[in-house]
Amino acid sequence: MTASTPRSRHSRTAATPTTAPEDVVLPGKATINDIARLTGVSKKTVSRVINNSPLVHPETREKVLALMKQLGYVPDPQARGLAFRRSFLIGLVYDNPTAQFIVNMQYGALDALRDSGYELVVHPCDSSKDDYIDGVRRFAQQQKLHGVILIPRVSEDEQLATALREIGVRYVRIASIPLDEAASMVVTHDRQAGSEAANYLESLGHRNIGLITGPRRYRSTIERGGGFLSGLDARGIELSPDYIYEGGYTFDSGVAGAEYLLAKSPRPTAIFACNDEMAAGVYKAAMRRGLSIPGDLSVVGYDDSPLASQLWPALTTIHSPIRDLGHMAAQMLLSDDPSPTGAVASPRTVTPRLVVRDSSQRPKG
Amino acid sequence: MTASTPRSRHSRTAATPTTAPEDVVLPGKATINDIARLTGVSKKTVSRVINNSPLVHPETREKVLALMKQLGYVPDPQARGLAFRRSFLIGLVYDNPTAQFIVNMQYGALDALRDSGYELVVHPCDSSKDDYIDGVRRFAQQQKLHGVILIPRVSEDEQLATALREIGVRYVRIASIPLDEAASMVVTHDRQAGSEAANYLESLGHRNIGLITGPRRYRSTIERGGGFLSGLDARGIELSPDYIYEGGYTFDSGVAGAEYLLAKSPRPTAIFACNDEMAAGVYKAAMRRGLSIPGDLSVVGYDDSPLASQLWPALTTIHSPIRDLGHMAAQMLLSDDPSPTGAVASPRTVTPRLVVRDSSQRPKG
DNA sequence: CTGAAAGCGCTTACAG
DNA sequence: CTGAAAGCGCTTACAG
Repeated sequence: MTASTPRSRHSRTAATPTTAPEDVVLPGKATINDIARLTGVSKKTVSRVINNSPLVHPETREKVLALMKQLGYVPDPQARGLAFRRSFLIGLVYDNPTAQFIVNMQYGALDALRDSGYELVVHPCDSSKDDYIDGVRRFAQQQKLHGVILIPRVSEDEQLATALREIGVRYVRIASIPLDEAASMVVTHDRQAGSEAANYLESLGHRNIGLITGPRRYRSTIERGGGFLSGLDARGIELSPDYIYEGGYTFDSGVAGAEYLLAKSPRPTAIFACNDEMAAGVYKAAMRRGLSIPGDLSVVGYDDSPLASQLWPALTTIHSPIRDLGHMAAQMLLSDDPSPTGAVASPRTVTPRLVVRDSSQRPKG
Repeated sequence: MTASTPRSRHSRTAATPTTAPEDVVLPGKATINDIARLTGVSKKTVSRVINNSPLVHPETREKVLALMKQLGYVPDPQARGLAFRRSFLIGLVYDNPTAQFIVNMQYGALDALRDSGYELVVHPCDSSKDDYIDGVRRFAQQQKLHGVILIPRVSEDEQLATALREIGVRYVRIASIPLDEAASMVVTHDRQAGSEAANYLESLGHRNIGLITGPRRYRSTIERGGGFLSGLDARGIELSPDYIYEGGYTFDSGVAGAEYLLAKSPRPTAIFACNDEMAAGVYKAAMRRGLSIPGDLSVVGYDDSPLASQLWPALTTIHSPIRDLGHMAAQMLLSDDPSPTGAVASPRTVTPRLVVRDSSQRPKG
């Protein structure tokens, strides 16, 4: 039945009698040879059309394009890949962020790849094992990837970037500071966002504040936490190191961090957790102690994952446009212009914004 | 500096004089021709070794294998794919389950693909759009996928399965009942698990129970909910339709369902939610009403996602081994034996188990 | 057990 | 603007 649609389309008025008599058989099975033969040009010309070469007469192009459409022809990515010496696959390399983060990133990348002929291949890895770079290298090399998207924490690994550069694989790194040339970076201004959280809590009147950071080896920790601290500092609030807890971006570490902070005297009236998972842990610890949120304790998270609006009360947090980041990264990889034009001196950046919900208010006292 | 590592590796002790003089150049760039030439056999023989053909003299095989290892040769998947007329890619097709579910499924599938030379390509889709089957078909066809893994709800779509069968693409469907021949199915005994939840709550002494199901169009809804109801029934408890709420497997629908059920009189002393997200919604509704869990209300979920242990109190739930399911499905796709041997009459099955945590106890009265 | 020829569906030089 | 030849790195028949 799919045959009828194209058929009706080319029931044109006695024109182009040279085309397909009854060659219109199995859709999706046509090759470049069929297109060339039926259209009366050479393979090479068809190839030029496929690759958008300007060196094709408009009329020729139209004719070829028309037949391709009619036959539902799509060039075989494998054959093209073999000839091109690279594939039409984009790799997504990551090391154990939260499920929501991964999935959003994937959706974002796929948004950009839709109808491009490129597909997304996922490659989780364990950056704590020292042969993980080999693993990524083999992955990229064997699959002859068109490019890879690197997200924190692997995006922060200079050695990985170097290894990829050496084998000539394009990459885009998503990170909270510019670590590479502009053409290979998407930067999230985590520092500025952290500072915004600080301003917000200060403006509510909080003076006694606790901070739960991520692991020290994450760049985002330095940016989010550092931005928060310098934001407070700019408003004349100095946060004692006692009130800073190094978490692990996990729920459990959020619980532990809150247990620690809430046992302090004076007890903080607000806690900024550097991701939502840890903020959820803070909720648990607060509840266990019979503290109400936001009555006794204001909580601010980071990420704005679905979790944030599912907590009760709904979590005030920093919205990180993860999906957009994935979109941008994939798009950069697809753009035909890999040459680092001096024109694009500054890397693409995104600034997360504060979303105020119900977990924060003025302190009681 | 990475150059030094491989260099030291092949500074061999004057051995293997017949092999590569100084042909050992760029690792990963050797081709079947190099192997054939340096080893003194034909391409075809090397090809036989690659494909584990028994028609190779053991000594020849050893010789070839040794050189391949020495040169770090790996056959080009693209070239093999072109000749084989299929790729070494496995597709994962899904329609918007929770992030945790997707990610676990991906990890499971990747567990099975590790070092197999196959890669995982993700393909989310929207089964509510009527052209989604076309999308999946094009995806599978253009990429010449080796096979696809279908997870609920798309796994339950007979039309999708038919479309895939028509274009000759292998698939494995993960679903809660056997919908296809054994070789294409992984079955989760959701019914039995639902029934286990019922037995548990009954044994605690609950008589007044609420049920929040998934959307009717999901097969899992019928199995989980139906299993629960028949489990209660077997123990002499009849659940009035008033106490059944059709949710949407989302957090918000869990809230709505609980609002509905908790307004009933008599108020249920226990609620079974057909996934953890909805159970989390029940928590929110209960808290808003000032009801304590499990004091005033016992809650049982389904999935055992990380969320379950992050809620407070920790959620009693049914553990669904999602990662294992992904593993099994991918493994089935890789197994060389696509022929449905009558021997394997029954499909692979997995039975989720109850995990008792802190959200359930005997009713107060 | 082994190999020479042809082909998978495209593209790259090289000519015109 | 267009094309004939050779090649990308493998495999399938077909012989032996």
